[in-house]
Amino acid sequence: MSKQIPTRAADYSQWYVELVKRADLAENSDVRGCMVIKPYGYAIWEKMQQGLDKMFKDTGHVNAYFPLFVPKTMFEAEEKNAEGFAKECAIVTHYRLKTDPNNKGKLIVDPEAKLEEELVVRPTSEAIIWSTYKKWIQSYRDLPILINQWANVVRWEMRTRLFLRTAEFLWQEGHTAHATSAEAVTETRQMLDVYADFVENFMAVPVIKGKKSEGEKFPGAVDTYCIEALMQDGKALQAGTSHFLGQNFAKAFDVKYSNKEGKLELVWGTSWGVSTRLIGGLIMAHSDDDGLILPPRLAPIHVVIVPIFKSADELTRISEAVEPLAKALRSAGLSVKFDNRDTQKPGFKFAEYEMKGVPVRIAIGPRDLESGTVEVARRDTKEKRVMKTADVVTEITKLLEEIQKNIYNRALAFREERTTTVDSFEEFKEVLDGKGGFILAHWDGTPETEAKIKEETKATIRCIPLDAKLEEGKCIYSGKPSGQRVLFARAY
RNA sequence: CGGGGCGUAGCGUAGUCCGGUAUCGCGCCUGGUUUGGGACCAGGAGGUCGUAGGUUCGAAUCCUGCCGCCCCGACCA
Repeated sequence: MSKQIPTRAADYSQWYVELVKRADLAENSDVRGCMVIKPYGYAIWEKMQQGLDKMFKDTGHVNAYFPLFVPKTMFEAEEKNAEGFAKECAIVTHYRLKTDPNNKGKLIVDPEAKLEEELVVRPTSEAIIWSTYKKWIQSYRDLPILINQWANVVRWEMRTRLFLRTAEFLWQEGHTAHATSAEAVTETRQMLDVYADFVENFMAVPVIKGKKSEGEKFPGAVDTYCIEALMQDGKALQAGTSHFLGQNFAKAFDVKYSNKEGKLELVWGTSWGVSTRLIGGLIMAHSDDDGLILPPRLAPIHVVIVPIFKSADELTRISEAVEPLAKALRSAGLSVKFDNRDTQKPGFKFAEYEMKGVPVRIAIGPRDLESGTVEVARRDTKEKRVMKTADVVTEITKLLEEIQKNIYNRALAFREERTTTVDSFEEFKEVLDGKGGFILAHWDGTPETEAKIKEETKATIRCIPLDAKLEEGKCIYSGKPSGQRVLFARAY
């Protein structure tokens, strides 16, 4: 069976890294903190992009692209935002190299080519975008602006981990500008719903929607909303954020419009983003010790067909039978791979596609040719059954829907089981160190208490859930009164 | 930037204390037998032991400088 992969239970993070590498998704680059996303990993990202992009378009957004470089003075215009990201910014200071006069074949930075103003490599694009919006907005007729950008950003992280945290990562960032606060708030909440919809229905990962505490919110935002997912080791992963920026960036960049009465007013903004981190979440939410389990809606390959043959002649006969089958499956909108390599044995291929999380596998050999059947195996439960070739398209279409549902339900059941309501700090610590997971507890609402709890337990307030019932209680740490429970967890 | 550890073949490693020209596994190549759950047998290729210098008849091993990486902390989509 599994070949010396650390198991989930034994060493979760090692298991995770091993899966990413063995499933051929990505690897560490020679460039510090950066990652090479390999074709199979990138194919998953492309599926995510397609799904999200359609949802963005359906909610009225369009795509555009803004520069990678942000002049330093522009970057520092919104003070809180700048301060928040200052510690992790890469800076371009020169624009030229020259040959080293003292060291043949080597290059040095040309001191004469120092930039008058340094350029910040964007850690996020609010600054460059709002400085552009200023030029685009004069009248209420120019609003709203509903733009999304697919891009890379750089955050100079001290410690990195494939997909979850890398120095450079791919993401999408939406930046919208509105005439009224209410409209911007609606947009913020709408995009949170879009993210939740995507993560739950495409990724099959259940999420909790909520609002960040003051301490955890995006620098420069008035409110940060987020979706939080639970991974199989009981740690939380922030899967997406949507920020209500108020007029903070409009003030910083002096973005005003004249309303219908001809009066100048500041514009209201939002921004929202999800990144390749979602791929990490996808892996940690569903995979088992045999590899990835991909939800059909994001799987680059839906069905892999493995021929079982002893001779070249037999392979030819099987191929003849596979051809119409693959064609029929493709006409049904499925992505099909026929792995007719004669350099690997079937058992090897079975293991390989399990590692890669391909939802459905068809095996077809001489026995099947005789009886007009194929063997169909599903990745999520490992069940195999033999079915008539004629039924394959209908059956597999149904099966894929079933797998999509099943892995969602499994993840949901896991989360419910790992969500604990506690009323004392003792119990809180006990659950954290025991079964882990989400903890619902009362909090007095102060940043001081939040910080103390983080310091003592490494657990943070993941969010203040949006759908939480209001309920009187006492803060587990300070004993002060609280109006509702908030969601705690240790997080990635 | 604070604390700890490690650099030996594409990958993972033994050897380092106690100096004598590098071990094993995976992978790779060739031939054969295999092929319905990660094949087996036989043969083979591949290493300036991170780097620069020092000690020595002789250095992966001892000494010094430098470089790089990993782990723990602070930060974090």
